[in-house]
Amino acid sequence: MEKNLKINPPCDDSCPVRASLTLLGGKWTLMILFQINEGIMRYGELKRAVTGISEKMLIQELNMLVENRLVNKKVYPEIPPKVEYTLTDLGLKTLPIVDKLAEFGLDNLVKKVGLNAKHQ
Amino acid sequence: MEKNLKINPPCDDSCPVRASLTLLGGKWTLMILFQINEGIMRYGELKRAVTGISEKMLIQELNMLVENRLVNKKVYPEIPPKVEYTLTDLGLKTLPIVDKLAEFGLDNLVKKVGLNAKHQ
DNA sequence: TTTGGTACCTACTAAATGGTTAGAATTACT
DNA sequence: AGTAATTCTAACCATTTAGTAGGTACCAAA
Repeated sequence: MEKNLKINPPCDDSCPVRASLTLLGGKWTLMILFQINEGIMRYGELKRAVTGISEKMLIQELNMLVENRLVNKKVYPEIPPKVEYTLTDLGLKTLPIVDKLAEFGLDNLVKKVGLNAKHQ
Repeated sequence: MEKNLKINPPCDDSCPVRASLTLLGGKWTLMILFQINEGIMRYGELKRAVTGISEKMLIQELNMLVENRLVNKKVYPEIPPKVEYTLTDLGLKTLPIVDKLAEFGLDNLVKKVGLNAKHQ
């Protein structure tokens, strides 16, 4: 006798949530994608934007994201070096996830100032 | 001269994405919420549903989720013990995130069988 | 010649996370 | 009496993940 309104199949290797989390579940991954967003970001800009990340983690994540075709990397053969990162089509498809994450945080976690928002 | 189409403020402590990730970013957290979903799940059911999780991680996460008011815990004073977990109102608000995660995984990561899905 | 700026890499260390094993509690069933 | 069932705890260990510190490369400007 099931009382479940919505029963999901077990979360094994073929579980789409697990698959996404394997790719995107790192501490910094979604925050980096969020910062690049629909724009063009240089390495140095990202370092400043993602407060608190170490250089090692940033390039490590960036390399991983490029490898997994979520991020495009454009290198200008200049001195000093200039590298631009943008989201690929696949990377852009992660933005709805990030948006929901931002929405949830905004509505429930981050203290809002003023803006008498009557719990809507 | 900015070429960014969409510029986000830096991701510091007040970044809603970061706040959400701090709460939900664990290896198992979102998968557990996904499995409970809109239903009622017992501890043992969850253990079977979230394939590969250890008992320790499961109760540890469950305790953390109860503490953070994402999950309700109903204990029946029976022997053998019976405990039911459901999402709170706040917990239910995480489902859109999980849905997007599932959607992304389904569309891009998990191999689909049959269903000649012409890249739509 | 030294310093600065940009984008990395590598080796080492530290911290966070996760896994294993054992056990407690209590009742029913054998 | 012994075993099973269910939920949960605690101690200990292994692995994974992240942070630190240092270095490379190249050219420009001081």
